[in-house]
Amino acid sequence: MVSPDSGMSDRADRIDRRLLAAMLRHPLASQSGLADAVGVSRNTVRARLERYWRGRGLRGLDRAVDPAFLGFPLRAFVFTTVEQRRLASVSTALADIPEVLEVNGISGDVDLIVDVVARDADDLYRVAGAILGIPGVERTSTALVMRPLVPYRVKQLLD
Amino acid sequence: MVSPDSGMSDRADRIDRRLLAAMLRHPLASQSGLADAVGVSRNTVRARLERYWRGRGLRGLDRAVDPAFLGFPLRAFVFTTVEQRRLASVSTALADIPEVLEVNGISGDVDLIVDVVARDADDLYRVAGAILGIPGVERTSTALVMRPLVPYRVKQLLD
DNA sequence: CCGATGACTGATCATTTTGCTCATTTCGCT
DNA sequence: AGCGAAATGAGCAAAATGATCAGTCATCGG
Repeated sequence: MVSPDSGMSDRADRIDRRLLAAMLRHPLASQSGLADAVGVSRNTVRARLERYWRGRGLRGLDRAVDPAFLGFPLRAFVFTTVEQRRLASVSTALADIPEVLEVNGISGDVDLIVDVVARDADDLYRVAGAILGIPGVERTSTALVMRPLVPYRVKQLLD
Repeated sequence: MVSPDSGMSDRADRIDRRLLAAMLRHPLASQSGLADAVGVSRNTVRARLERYWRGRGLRGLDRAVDPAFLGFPLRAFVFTTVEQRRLASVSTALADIPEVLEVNGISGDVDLIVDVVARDADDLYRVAGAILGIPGVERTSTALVMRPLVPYRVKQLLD
């Protein structure tokens, strides 16, 4: 594990932060443009971009896609309690539901937080029902996202 | 509001779906390459990309950035109950905490779900404490993300 | 039915960018 | 100080871009 501030480490160094910030500001910028903006050589940008999109720094474009644009304007969290022995099969079953975007195991009162989307309220009811119907799922509680209060942002972690 | 399947509407049409799928698969692909992959003209790709990054379809690159890469490997949800009269000032205060990535108002037992990151357990304790210390915040409950069970994916909504 | 409109198409051209290689320099670690 | 990895800048052919233009197609409203 190399030092966090040297070259291409597992953690972002100064160049990474400046480069990512420039990318956030100008998603359509060319590599040459980013090199100018950051003040590094073109080859450096190229090497870093390749590394980012290989999964070291950037997690793919999935999260950038707005589900509402795809016809899924409703978002909800389904807090889920499961039989521990069946955690694996529950996970697999959750992954088989297209409206399930992400599932995380969490500490606390419930076991899973399931991030889902839906076309409308009826659809959400159906999705929540599908989750509750998975063998091994003991209990669920659905929290509809009513309103974004602080939109997702990461820029403040780059500064 | 034009028909969902014609030209550049508020909802993704067939070209959008195919184009987004190609972008997910090849984030570094050129516009020309995407045009070839999707089977549309280069100008069409160009027009669509510009529209996406203007916010119609893609939500910016923020979510693609891996907070762990920036030195924040821990993720947690802070379920928060607030005084309703002070929702606005609480939101503003939450936005002032750098480790707060996103805040959504939700239905159900608690008012807000606050998506936070932290450097380590001590840091998470500090962040949670900062949230609890906001005037207007009545109660919080922190759920640490222990393990991703289904990684975020959106491809299944494009098919 | 007809005209207007917006989106898609393909062609074109000058400019910019990319992909790649190479030698050198710089940087950080031991 | 020595070493390895990363950054740099130069160079070049190929690819891509940005922009424009005229034509086509589908949709919509009168």
